[in-house]
Amino acid sequence: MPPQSRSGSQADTAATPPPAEHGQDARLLTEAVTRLRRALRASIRTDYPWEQLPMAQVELLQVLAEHSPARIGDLAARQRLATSTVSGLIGQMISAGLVARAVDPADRRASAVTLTDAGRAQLAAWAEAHERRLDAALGALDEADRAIVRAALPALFRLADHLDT
Amino acid sequence: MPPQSRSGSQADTAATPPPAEHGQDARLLTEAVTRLRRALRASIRTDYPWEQLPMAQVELLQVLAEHSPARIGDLAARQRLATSTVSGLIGQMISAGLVARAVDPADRRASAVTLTDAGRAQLAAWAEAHERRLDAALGALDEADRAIVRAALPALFRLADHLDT
DNA sequence: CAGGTTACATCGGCTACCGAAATGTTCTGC
DNA sequence: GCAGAACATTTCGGTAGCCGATGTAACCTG
Repeated sequence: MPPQSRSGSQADTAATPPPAEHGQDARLLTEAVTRLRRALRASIRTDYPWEQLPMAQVELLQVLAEHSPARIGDLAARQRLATSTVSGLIGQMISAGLVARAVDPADRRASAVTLTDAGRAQLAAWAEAHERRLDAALGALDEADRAIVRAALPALFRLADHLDT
Repeated sequence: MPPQSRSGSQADTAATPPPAEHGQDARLLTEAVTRLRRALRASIRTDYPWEQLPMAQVELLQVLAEHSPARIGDLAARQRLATSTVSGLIGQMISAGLVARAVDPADRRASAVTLTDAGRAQLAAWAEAHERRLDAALGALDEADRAIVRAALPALFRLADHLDT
């Protein structure tokens, strides 16, 4: 059993659109997501080893880069995570100096999380390495594949929305 | 900050194809994969709660359903996992009675892993629930989205291949 | 048959999550 | 104006998902 990729030949992209066994889609989609997640994590580990930043933290930094200050609950809702999860992540990020937590003066139960300069810098460095890596992989695809991946992104988001409805 | 989905309106599917900031693709793709993984895991937890089967184990069962007996190393190569990871998973699966391990007579260092009847049954039940769930989500998409997701799968596999090259 | 190379198993360690319970705040209705 | 419901968050304990290093047979090769 070779570690063959299930990507098949290039011709697959256009092949077998009418028959399309329905049940297979579920399997293939799940497999694709799993493979991509693993590949992304692995390539990040090797490409950006000098300052390991867990992906979950990166994603929070990205949100914070655009909406700051933010409350724990808002971050959790946006990322579809439990608030306890986000709370823990933010705790680590504070220890790492990436973000700061202040009390929301309007509601003292809530916290206002903001990026620190270090956080912004780390995020920028990470994003740079990550984009470089992903762009290389995307560039290795042919134009048709690249186009279809790009075009599928909004649909994939909508699919995720339906899944956690 | 509402927990808005980044999927946007339906019109987004066709919108902004020419400008397409290149760097954004990396970010969006990563985000989509993360969201889908979380959504898939969560929906499995809620849809198939009566007999929790970790996804990593399911994937091994699926491979074994098609190539059996298999050696640990082959399974690992195929799934792009470390052999120690697969070894551990198989250990759990043996405890759960899903697979059996025998010594490969041709090479006594190697093991020959096979599905048990229980394993086959569990896999079938799982696949059924999972397909039902995913098909429902896919069915909630409009025809164009569904088509593009399906069409993008081979390209996504190829992208994963390039990533772990 | 000595030494190097496999094929695994085991260990320790980290990320990534979740749910339940505890704590302090705010908001209601009376 | 105050008891109690509703909230925002934290803490805790637990599971899943991975990897690398190390140890141990079993193989292979000169």
